[in-house]
Amino acid sequence: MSDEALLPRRPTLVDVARLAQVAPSTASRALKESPRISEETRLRVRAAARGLGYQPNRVAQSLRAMAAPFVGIVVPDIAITFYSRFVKGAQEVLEAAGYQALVLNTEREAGHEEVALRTLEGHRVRGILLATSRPDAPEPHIPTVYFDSLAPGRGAARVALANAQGMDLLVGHLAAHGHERIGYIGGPPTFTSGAERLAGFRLAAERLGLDARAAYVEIADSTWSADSAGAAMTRLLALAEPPTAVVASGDTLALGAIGACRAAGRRVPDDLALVTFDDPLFGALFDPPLTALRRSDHELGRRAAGLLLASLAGGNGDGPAELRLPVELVVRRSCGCPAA
Amino acid sequence: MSDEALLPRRPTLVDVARLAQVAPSTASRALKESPRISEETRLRVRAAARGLGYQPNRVAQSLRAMAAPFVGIVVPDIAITFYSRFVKGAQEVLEAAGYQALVLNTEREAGHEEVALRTLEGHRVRGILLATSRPDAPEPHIPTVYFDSLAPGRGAARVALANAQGMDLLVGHLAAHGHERIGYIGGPPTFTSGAERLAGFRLAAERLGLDARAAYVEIADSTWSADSAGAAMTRLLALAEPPTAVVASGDTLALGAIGACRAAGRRVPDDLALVTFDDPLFGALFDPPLTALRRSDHELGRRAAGLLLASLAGGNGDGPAELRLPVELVVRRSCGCPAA
DNA sequence: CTGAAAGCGCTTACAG
DNA sequence: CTGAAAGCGCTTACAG
Repeated sequence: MSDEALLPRRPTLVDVARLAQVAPSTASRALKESPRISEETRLRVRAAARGLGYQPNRVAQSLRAMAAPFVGIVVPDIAITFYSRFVKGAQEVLEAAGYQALVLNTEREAGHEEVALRTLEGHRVRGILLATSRPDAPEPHIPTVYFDSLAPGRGAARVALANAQGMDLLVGHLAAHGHERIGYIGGPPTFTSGAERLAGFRLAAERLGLDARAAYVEIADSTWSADSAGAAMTRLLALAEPPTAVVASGDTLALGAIGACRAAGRRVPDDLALVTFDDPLFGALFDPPLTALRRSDHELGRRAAGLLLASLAGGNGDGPAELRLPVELVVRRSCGCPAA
Repeated sequence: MSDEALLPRRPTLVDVARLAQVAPSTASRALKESPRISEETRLRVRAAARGLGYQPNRVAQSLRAMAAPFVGIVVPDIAITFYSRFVKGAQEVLEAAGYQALVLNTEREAGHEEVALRTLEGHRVRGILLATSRPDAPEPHIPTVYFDSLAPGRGAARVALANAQGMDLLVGHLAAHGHERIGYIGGPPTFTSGAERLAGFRLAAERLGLDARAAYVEIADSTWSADSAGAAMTRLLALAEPPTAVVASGDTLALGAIGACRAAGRRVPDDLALVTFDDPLFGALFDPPLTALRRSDHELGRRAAGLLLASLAGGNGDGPAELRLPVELVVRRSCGCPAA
């Protein structure tokens, strides 16, 4: 009994070469589309490889190439719908280009992000797609496309949703319903989406000449939790002159806000209109069906990956690209519009 | 101008060794917890490494070790909540053990799965977590834990939700409401969850002495689409003696079924009671709030990863483990129970 | 068209 | 305690 029966070593290129009676270098060439190989040799080597069940060792290939066919994707939390959709979109274009995705979660903690980035650098990934929680940190040593949560001015490219445009759509629709006192419940302006949606809200309110009192702006906690949105909504409802409509800058916030309305005996949209930036899964089936923004997180992922690939290929020559994916309004019932 | 200024080569162990004036082998040892190193050398090497910003090249380490610190996770679709939660749970324990996860999507296509597995083998991952769409295919060459969609009798371990127990809970609750004609809308019995939930439904119906006519069992399409569930529900409603309650074996199915009820002018739960195996995100906020099963997909991921690690460590000595994660009933309104 | 040789960046027996 | 050497599995100039 040889050792090999016990430790089933995977066949290597040397094994293939030996079986095909050629040098390893020849075997290597025969397995690619190298032109400098006789048809006969190519066939012989391929047959040997097939017979042995040979699969090239990508670790060795990577070492040789001084870079691994990996792209890192760093997200706060893969279990959040937005990020899992983004990741899937990015994976599609990455895999089509021969890359595998290494997905790391940061929980939006700077320390975790730093470790994640170091890990990716250690693996010598080719590029990184990063939703950062450290907008002021220096860029990784590896080509990086920032998405969702950006580092201003940094990276090979930056992609995000059209936060300001979306807010304008939402506030505009509420204003068209005749609302003048519109409240806002949003995440903290620490990162891109929180900051841009708040700014977008303020800009839209100004453009439309709405009552812009500070009391109408409520900031939820850093996890955009439904609970903190509920508390925010409760505060708004307790105002002497409460808003007649509210825009929530995320789906969890909208749901928390609706919960608080119910608890307070206010009906949506009859007593208070509500619209939301993020459209939750099955938002059409909620009570009431939610008026929200439609966009493609998946497409955002594809775009980010595409920009990274372009950058790796030496493209993006004319400076970093900053891309905003447009969103569109989906009118359902929570804004006060009648059933379809 | 040296080339190095143009191509910022990452420092290697040789660079560190040179700076610290030791041999590479010594530098290597000094950077680990090797005992056979003088304190002074250790300090000098560490200082050099720090000064250079040295990060060990994991690709080289992997080649040397003949295995990469990766674990593959193969799922039908990372954008499906169940899988993204599972992945996150698995990642937590995998990363704590020093592994990175390589997540691949198969779209439930056998061809994609085969490619994914080959890719993983090429990367010489240490282990695989696999929700298979090829239950009859041979096992990968690498230690594999099957989850969710299992290959009977295969793998180092198998983990899934307690499908039969869950169905029994659901049907039992409906029966307790007095229903005797209970319909079933489920995914095809091609894979584990479809098969076990259907079997569990039948067993529960038998146990409870319910009307078990075949017409009450409807099978949706292979993607468990809401549309196919809607069509199934429409067929059930058109029966001469339709069921008075329905159990949906997935969240999308439940939502499609509810949509069909609405379209047909039947109210849930007044005209028809409905319960669902999967609890959708925000299931409590639907109209009506859904009676469903609670479980932890995240925990399932942790368990699967734990079993894989145990297997890699040579554990699982007493045969493959087969684990079923229990579920519990969450009573809300769609079953006919009054509001809390 | 084919082969011998070097080398990617590590680690680990083997000496000393 | 430290170093020289070999080798993990590939690929690619360099010869022929």
